[in-house]
Amino acid sequence: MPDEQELPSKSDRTRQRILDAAAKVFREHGYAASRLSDIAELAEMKTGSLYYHFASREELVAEIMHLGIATASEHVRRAVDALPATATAMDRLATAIRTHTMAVLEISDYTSAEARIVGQVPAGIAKAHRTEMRKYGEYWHELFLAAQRSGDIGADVDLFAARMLAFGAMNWTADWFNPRRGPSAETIADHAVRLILDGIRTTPTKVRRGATVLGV
Amino acid sequence: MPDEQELPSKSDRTRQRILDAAAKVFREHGYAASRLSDIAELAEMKTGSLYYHFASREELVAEIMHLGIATASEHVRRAVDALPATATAMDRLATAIRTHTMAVLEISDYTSAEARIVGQVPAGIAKAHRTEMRKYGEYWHELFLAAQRSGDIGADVDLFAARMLAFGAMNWTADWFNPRRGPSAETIADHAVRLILDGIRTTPTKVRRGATVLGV
DNA sequence: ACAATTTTCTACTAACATTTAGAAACCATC
DNA sequence: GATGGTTTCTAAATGTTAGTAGAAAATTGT
Repeated sequence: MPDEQELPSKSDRTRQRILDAAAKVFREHGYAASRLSDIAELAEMKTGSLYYHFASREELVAEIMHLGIATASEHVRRAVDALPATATAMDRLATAIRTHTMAVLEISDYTSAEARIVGQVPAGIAKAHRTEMRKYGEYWHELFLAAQRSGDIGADVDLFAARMLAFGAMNWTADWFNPRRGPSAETIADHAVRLILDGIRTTPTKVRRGATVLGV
Repeated sequence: MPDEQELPSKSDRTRQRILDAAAKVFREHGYAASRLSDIAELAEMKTGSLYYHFASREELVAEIMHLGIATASEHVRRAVDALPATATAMDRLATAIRTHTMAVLEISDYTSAEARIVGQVPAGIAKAHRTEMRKYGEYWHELFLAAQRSGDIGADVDLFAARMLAFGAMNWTADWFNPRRGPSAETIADHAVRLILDGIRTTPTKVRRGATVLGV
């Protein structure tokens, strides 16, 4: 049994380089416009060489999608778990929104790529990916549900609709965010939290938005 | 010079059939997975016949995108204009959100298709489409700006970020809405209005527990 | 019946993904 | 530091898919 601690082999490092390149290419060009030759070029190798590390384009795409959700999930869970025990359900939700949005915007090319291409991949990949998405969705559902149980979210809110709309706002940023023009990632993440939790309306009776949450 | 009033020619009707078919196919399968043969089959003709009506695949796609925005724009403007003169800026914005969301969900296959594929089309089409998007975006900006000027939207809200997040929530529905499962189009549109304007939080007149949230 | 319009059919092409044979790089061992 | 086996990469060939062109056939309207 191989030692888990040993240094990454050359193959491991090359594989990683390919994955990094693929995430960047998919993030920038979307699914349809990304060719294996683009990925190979960015990874500084010839197209055919990719096949030593991945059996097919689909396998590579599937791995990118997996890493995209896994990375987002890890970051979000870690940020939420880092909150003090006194944090409310809404604090936890706010942190999740902020962290997921930041993951899409600039923490991870994998998450950006996943958000960008998830609606475009062929049926086979999409199906395999759905299980993992459901799991991540369930985690979010728990966050929403806790907030509804504590009375912070109205009982009349359809949590599925609200969650999917929220994902839309967050994930669509991968399509329009420009790091060199327009609002910063932080500004967008702040606005995502505010929009989803409190909307854009100013209501005098309303408590001010919580844009920044302790921890992370 | 042809009379504008005359009945649509056979060519016009076939062209329309192709466009309808293309919108349905793009809406359902996204950009990458849609082939001309799928469109031709749904339009009950052979693939090659499409070329009598459209010079290329790109031209067909561009026309779908154009119709998608044009349709949404018409519906939204008409609905907003139909409001009584007493309607507030927020009433107008709420109507726009509701109508645009309904357009994506079930009013128009063109708008659904456009929302689904806009981030995936090749650069050439995207560029030509951008002018039209900007125009529609400016209309929305006016709605947001009026609401901010009237004090209904806080002065600290970045209107660009808010608008793009709102579009994300609305347009992403094209990716997950299922007319046979989950919330109805009306429910989703209602939630979109609520989410964007007021958020999901119940108006918290009560004091929040703990000081975990910092105002900004 | 005739001319114009519309559709079909077949072949061609371009763009990529994929395969394969072998070269090059790598690495442990003598 | 040569050597031989293994891993990794390349170049070129092959396969596949879908878009496109154009002549021929079918249809339509007068």
